[in-house]
Amino acid sequence: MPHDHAEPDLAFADHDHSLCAGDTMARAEGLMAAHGQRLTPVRKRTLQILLEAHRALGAYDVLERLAADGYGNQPPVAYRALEFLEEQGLVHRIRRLNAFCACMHPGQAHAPAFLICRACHAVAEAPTSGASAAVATAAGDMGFQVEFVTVEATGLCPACIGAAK
Amino acid sequence: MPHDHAEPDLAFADHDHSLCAGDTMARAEGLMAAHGQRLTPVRKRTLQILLEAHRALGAYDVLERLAADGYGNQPPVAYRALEFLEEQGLVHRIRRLNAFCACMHPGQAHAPAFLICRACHAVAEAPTSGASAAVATAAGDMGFQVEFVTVEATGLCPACIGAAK
DNA sequence: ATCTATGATGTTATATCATAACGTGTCAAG
DNA sequence: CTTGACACGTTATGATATAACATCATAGAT
Repeated sequence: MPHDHAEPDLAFADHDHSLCAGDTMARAEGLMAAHGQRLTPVRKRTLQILLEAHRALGAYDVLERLAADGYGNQPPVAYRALEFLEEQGLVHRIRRLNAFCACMHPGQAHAPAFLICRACHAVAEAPTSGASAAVATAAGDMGFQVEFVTVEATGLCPACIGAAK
Repeated sequence: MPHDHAEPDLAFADHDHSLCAGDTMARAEGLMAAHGQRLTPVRKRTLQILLEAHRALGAYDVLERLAADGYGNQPPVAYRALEFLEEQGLVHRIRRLNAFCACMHPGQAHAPAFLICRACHAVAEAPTSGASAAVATAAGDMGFQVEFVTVEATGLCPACIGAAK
């Protein structure tokens, strides 16, 4: 299971966002078809919302947008869609923020570190370059069997470093 | 009730728990004196509660015990004590569990990885051995300035691996 | 084509986690 | 012995998340 990404992460670089979102959505649809999973309207719209926002959104933020589009306006609607997408690897949950963001590398096995800007809440995925494996090894020495590792770093993104000057 | 588990061992190893808790408390008091910080009765009792529990407790679990000891029984009482202790490096917040646990190595600079048993919610600290630095480096290449890194791993602790067999 | 089992969606209600705001108490420096 | 800073207690509310159940849609079996 390679940890390396096929493409550089563009979250902190200028890019045509509608293209990157569209591309990710296309890959997501392909993946769901390949896995026999149903990317229903609510689920698809939920993913779109996260892709358009291009940052982490709380479940209630997502819900608000879903409701505005005519979907249900009760929390379980958003939570269920988000949980499904997370299970499918299309969305990541950022526990530090109690929020969710679209995965930029769906279908690729990866144990990303999340870089969270404390100023603007932008989130990017960075390769953990073996850090997860190192933790698993250290844990193994203590008799602990690691299943998932989450790495969340807070700090300042390039844009906010510039803005602070 | 999310925290009604049997008493798991925080360090995953047999040890005289009253000794390790007492030792940690003694060091905590020394640190607070050295830093000119006040380890008031509520704060001290909060730390004791976490040391005695020897696992991660939710803020409301702590609050319940504080109230039983005659302290206030409203959430801010627990949250304030926990936040103070976290700032002082005596307590860690486990975001994945919305819970807190006593730091077993107060005063030592460390960016620990938390090993969280998904079966019994025991929590241990493991050294990240450079993993945090690796993330900071990878982030730096993307122009992101890392301030804090949290590493939380879920899996099975030795006791629960044994119990599953 | 229609039945049927499964799973998705919508809804009500409630549980759980966290903080804002303000008054009172405590204590040490001036 | 005042006073200013901080800790504590309380009320109230905000924010996040899930349980439980009814309804609806879809795909596969007949």
